[in-house]
Amino acid sequence: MSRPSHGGATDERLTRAVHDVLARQGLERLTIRAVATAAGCTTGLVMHRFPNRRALLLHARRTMHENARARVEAIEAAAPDPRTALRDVLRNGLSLDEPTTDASVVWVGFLAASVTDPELTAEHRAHNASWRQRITRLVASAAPDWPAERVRTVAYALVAMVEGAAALATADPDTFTPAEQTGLLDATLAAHGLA
Amino acid sequence: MSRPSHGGATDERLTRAVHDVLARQGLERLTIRAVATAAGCTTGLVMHRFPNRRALLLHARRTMHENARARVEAIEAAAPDPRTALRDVLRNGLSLDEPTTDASVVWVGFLAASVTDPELTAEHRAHNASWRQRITRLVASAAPDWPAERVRTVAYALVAMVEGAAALATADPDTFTPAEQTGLLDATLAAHGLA
DNA sequence: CCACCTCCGTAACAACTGTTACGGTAACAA
DNA sequence: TTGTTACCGTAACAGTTGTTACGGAGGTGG
Repeated sequence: MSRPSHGGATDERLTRAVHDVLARQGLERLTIRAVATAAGCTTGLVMHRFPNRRALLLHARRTMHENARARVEAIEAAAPDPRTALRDVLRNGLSLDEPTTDASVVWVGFLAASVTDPELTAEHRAHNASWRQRITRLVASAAPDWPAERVRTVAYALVAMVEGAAALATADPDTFTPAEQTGLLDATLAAHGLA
Repeated sequence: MSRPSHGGATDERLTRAVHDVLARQGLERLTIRAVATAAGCTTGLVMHRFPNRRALLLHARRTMHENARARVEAIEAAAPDPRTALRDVLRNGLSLDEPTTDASVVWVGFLAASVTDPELTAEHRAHNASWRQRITRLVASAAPDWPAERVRTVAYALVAMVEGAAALATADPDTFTPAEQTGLLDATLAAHGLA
């Protein structure tokens, strides 16, 4: 039987293990044994914590979303003005260093896993909706006199651009270097009049 | 033993089978037996045609790239002017109908599979380089008086935006509808002065 | 000291994986 | 007919997968 309400520290270890395996070995090798090895335990602990593999992945994804949300909120709070907030928050979605690149690889892995798993798809949708809402709000703050429709369109275009750049950077980091990605973001912001 | 030089029709059937399984069942269920079933044959034929699973995936990806290239070239040739060519070619990269949505799901699947397979990564890079080169050339034609650096930056930003929108649409087609995606593309083109 | 209970490692299960070996079938040539 | 050869289905192989069942270690309360 599974006891999902117990040791939060162990759950965190397992979540990080899922993250590590997905980032470094990919979805095809994301097995329960690989996760257990990465967490420094056996499959017994994993299956005692979660009823099955899908539940493990779903929990891991949820936790990653919460962590990402907290990180982004801190970035937004630390920004001196709305435009800086928008740029810094969007920059956090790119693949600029090892943690953010890993996050992008994990993102692609979960997206690929969502094809078969409706719960993972629902989780993706919920997180992305919150993300789009945040960017929309930041764009509105950065351009207070825009009509709502323009705000939304520009926000979604920025979201798509960042997501695409981050994904492309995971497979071709020599082309989409951190400087290149940042340049693309700044060029897009400038083109929309948000520089 | 494998005879890769023989029946091209069979290879095409297998490539389409890989495409179908990847689009509808995802990377996790992309097994040789699933491919054989989708192709209407047995694993014997698959393994006779290709030395192993990786070679099958690599060949399938290569063939898909060639087909995509031919399709895009026809679109470009049919466009009346450079700006229309740019827009139509980019539109082909979005998830607007069933074939293009399937293509995006397959794209994400292969990207996730590239984490473990350097040959798939190299194939992705080569295809994406050619794709970026095409968009760069089209941007240069659409804005002949721009300096090369600006052409390149805008082209890469457009590539990233289209890739991101297509990927997001595969997981949330109700939010990123065809009209929404087209709107994002047009808004981005307009923002860059390419409308 | 002991019963109890939580936690988790061990070992096994059936199903599935990629891959190999073998056999049969159909076409074609002599 | 007979021999040859390309083609491909059948069946099996060893390894891996998710999952289950069991047992023991270690604390806790009486």
